[in-house]
Amino acid sequence: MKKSKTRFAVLGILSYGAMSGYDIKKFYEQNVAGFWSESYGQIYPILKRLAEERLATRSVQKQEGKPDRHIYAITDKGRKELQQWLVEPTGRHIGRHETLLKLMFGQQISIGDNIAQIKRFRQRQIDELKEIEALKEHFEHQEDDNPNLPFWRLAFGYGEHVNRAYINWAEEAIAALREMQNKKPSRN
Amino acid sequence: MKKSKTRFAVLGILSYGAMSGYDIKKFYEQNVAGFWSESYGQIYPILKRLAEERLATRSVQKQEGKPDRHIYAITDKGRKELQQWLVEPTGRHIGRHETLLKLMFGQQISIGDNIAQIKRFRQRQIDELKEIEALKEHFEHQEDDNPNLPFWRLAFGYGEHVNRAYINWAEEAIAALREMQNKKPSRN
DNA sequence: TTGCTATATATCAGTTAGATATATAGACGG
DNA sequence: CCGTCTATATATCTAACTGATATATAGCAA
Repeated sequence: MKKSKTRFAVLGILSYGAMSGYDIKKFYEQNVAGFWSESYGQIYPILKRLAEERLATRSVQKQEGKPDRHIYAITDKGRKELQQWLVEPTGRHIGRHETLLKLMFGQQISIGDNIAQIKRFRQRQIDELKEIEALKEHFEHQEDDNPNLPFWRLAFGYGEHVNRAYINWAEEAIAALREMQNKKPSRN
Repeated sequence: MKKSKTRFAVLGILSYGAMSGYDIKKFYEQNVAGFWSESYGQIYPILKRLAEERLATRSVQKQEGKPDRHIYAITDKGRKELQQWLVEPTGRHIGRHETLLKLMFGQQISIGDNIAQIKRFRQRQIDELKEIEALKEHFEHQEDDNPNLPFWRLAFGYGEHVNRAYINWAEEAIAALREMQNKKPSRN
């Protein structure tokens, strides 16, 4: 049987405070882009199940003009289950990196097309690094008393290290492809 | 409608030469661990469909003692579809990095437990970096006339850059957590 | 007034992961 | 000599997950 990670991703965010499924999605999109994502298709059914299993409680906030907000709060039982998962050793999971996969088959297309792919990748990572720096600034000032901040700082550091590595590799790869272009001017 | 990437991951490997579903799985496990993975549950049904759509041809190799090998070879039509996909711009896909996710909720457990998680992560990446170096050696000597080697070199370079960044970040994070331990000796 | 963005919940179809079933052979240890 | 583990090889199933769409209202801009 496969174990749902969304379950703990949701429980974890609820450990920061009570919120809705919409808030949880937004949190992953705006603050954790880079190493985690969640979809509504997972979040809503799991929130329902967490309430059934008494790992979270649900309350409804009525709103005018907008749909009601279903606010979920973590329970002691929920927090215990989260903590158990947090100390569990993590098996390595292989992500799927499409740009790299395409590069593996780069022989099938022109060197110029390969360079174009890596340039797009490089630009995405440059943008992401900028976003991380902006987010870091924001959190250091707006959330400087949040007990979770030291851990968020570690996550920002991760984003910086990894994105810099991505960018450096991309430069190197583009340079190597340009060399190939000079040596074999058959296909540009 | 969602588009299957396994389709192209399989077609791409077939561009290296005719092979079986078992071979394809082995290739991803042994040579591309780190940025791509495929499961039998995807590979076998897709090979069947590729043959139906004339993107690959199938032939059966009888073996004694072992099950028959179903060998698939890419067709011109298949190669064209692969090439079309290879030049397509790649949208960014967010992987799921469990160690990082856990760290986001590190406040819920002891600093010692957080350090233990990152140490496990660091060791995995040290091991992976070693494997990449060994693989690189192997390919430079055994496959030095393979036209795909220049692209594989770029992929090895990626593995080196990224794993070094992982390891450097892990050292930094462990140091930061140790600092936290010294400042707040309440929970070790 | 058409289109886009934001708020908010919900669900569906297609894709993917991970495990298991089936069958044979060789290696290794007790 | 027997059980277990690994390797070869295809095939399938469930549970998990993604990405898109449906529904409904409001505000803002072109």
